[in-house]
Amino acid sequence: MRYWLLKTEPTSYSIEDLKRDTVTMWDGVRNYQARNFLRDELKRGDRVLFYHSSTEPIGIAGVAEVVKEGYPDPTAFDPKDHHYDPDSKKDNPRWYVVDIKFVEAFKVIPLSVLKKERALGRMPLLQRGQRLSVQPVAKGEFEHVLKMAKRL
DNA sequence: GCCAACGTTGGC
DNA sequence: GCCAACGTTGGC
Repeated sequence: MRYWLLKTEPTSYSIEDLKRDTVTMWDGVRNYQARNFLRDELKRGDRVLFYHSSTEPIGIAGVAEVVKEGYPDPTAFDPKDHHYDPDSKKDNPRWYVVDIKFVEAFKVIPLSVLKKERALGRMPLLQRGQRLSVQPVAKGEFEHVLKMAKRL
């Protein structure tokens, strides 16, 4: 089993939305590196840290689980969709999604607190200039974050 | 709202 | 293939 971090702006889709929906299709990713992770690397049963960006408080808001592995992003085929991409063809899709399931929500662990944790110093999330919306997380980092969630 | 960092596009 | 211009992300 592997571990990941997914970023979202909660005004667009939050951990509370996921709790309500139970399962959601993680669509709209339009970055090739993130796409490669979604298409090739996220596997059923993998655990996901759910990160809220551009909000208050910024930070990790909960955990989800991959329940369906990469498949073509249908929003790329829909001319009316904000994420429409005319260059993504049904016989040669450019963009991919996975389905994730709600596991738990906790009091947001603020980015400022995450930054102070030496054990998390190598997380991509905390590296300068890191913008990738789908990131790998090491097992030890994932477990450390869960411990922090229990302490808060 | 600013702006640093990064990704993408397109002219050459 | 280079790289300037442009667009986006996302913390502050």
